[in-house]
Amino acid sequence: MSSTRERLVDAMATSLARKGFAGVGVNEILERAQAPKGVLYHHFADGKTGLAIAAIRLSIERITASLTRKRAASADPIEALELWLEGMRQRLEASGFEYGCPLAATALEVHAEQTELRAALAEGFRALQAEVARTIEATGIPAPRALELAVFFVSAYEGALMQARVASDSTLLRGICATLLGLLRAEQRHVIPPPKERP
Amino acid sequence: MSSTRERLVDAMATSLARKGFAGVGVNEILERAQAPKGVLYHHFADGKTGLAIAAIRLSIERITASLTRKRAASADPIEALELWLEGMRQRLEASGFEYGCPLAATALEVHAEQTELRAALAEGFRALQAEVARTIEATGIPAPRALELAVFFVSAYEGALMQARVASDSTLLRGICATLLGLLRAEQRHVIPPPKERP
DNA sequence: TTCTCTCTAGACCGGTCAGTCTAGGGTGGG
DNA sequence: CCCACCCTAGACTGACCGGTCTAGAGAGAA
Repeated sequence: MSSTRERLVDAMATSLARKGFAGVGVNEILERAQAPKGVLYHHFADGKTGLAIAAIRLSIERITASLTRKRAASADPIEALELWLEGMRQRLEASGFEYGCPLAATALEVHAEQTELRAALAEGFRALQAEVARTIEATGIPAPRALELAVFFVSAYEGALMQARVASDSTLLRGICATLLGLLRAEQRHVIPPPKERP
Repeated sequence: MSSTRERLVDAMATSLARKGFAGVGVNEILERAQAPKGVLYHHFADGKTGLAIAAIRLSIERITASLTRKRAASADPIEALELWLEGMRQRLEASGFEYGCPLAATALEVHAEQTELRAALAEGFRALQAEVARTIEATGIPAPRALELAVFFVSAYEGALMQARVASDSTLLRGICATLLGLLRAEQRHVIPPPKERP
């Protein structure tokens, strides 16, 4: 049995991924979590914003944990990344191209005065980049370059996810993922050249 | 002297780039355009949505025209792309990391039932990809591959723009742009090898 | 039992939302 | 001159927004 608080955060996380911060109403969240209004303001002193921040943290925790798990289960880190991307793509498709990145929509509509929300988003992206970078490092690519690649990886993926959403078609997303994984494999081969055949 | 209609569309275009569709209120638009409410519903039968669609079309028209102009002014298409990216980055910086992509924020919060808005966004991205593809083709890279690269280019740029926004820092954006332009130059060299020196 | 404290509960608040309605100004044609 | 028509104008509407407030349920300690 989940607590009311957990149900609230979970409901907010889903809604943020679907329509962003401005697009979602607290009443809608409360209804989905089967909770009255007082509960929200009991658990989160600053209301909608506080709930959104908790939801962002939860989403990032889930998404990075998923990659960690995939990495632990597979000998090839790039394959782990591939499975991870595939999982997220399937969720997008299963939702009728509604469920995108849990941070992206909010990231694009937040404004400068909402400092706490912005900080949570920035921290979320940083954590995401770091987790991807850790996976890339596991291929043998050195750390600084791995981070560079991770940032590039996240950027391209986010952009592709967005375009797949509006097009209601994931072909573009599949293509971008394949290209990204291809780039990583090429870089890996360059770093650790395959053993030469000896006659 | 701009017409009331033009001022409305322009104000909406700016607001969409800053906070997306759900994040902007019509009253705010009307105030910025110095127009009363009746005008909006006179020019746009379906109100906010109609205005947003017009604004999306205007934004895409402007942004593609800007690239066309840069391409006409420069002998090197990749240099044209570079200048274009630089222009957009400067606008982001000048606005205090508020003014991002005019389509992106809306793209991530629109839902399936808003078919017209979604269609306008999809068409916008298609036009943007096509214009970038045209520029890449001008480097000598064949058309199908140029489109592939353009899609990749747009994705990575959108993702980077988003991350730059939340981080209030354009270093990441600069890096991604440099990488993208590097990839294009590498591909161009591969297609048209430089003339060999003859002793 | 009784006191206390955390969490639940929902009526209620002012404000703002998108959108409607009626009236009036201005300009071109007759 | 006057009529017609396009555009401007803003008061107004009901719904919904995020947020507040008071009341009470329930568990644990004494």
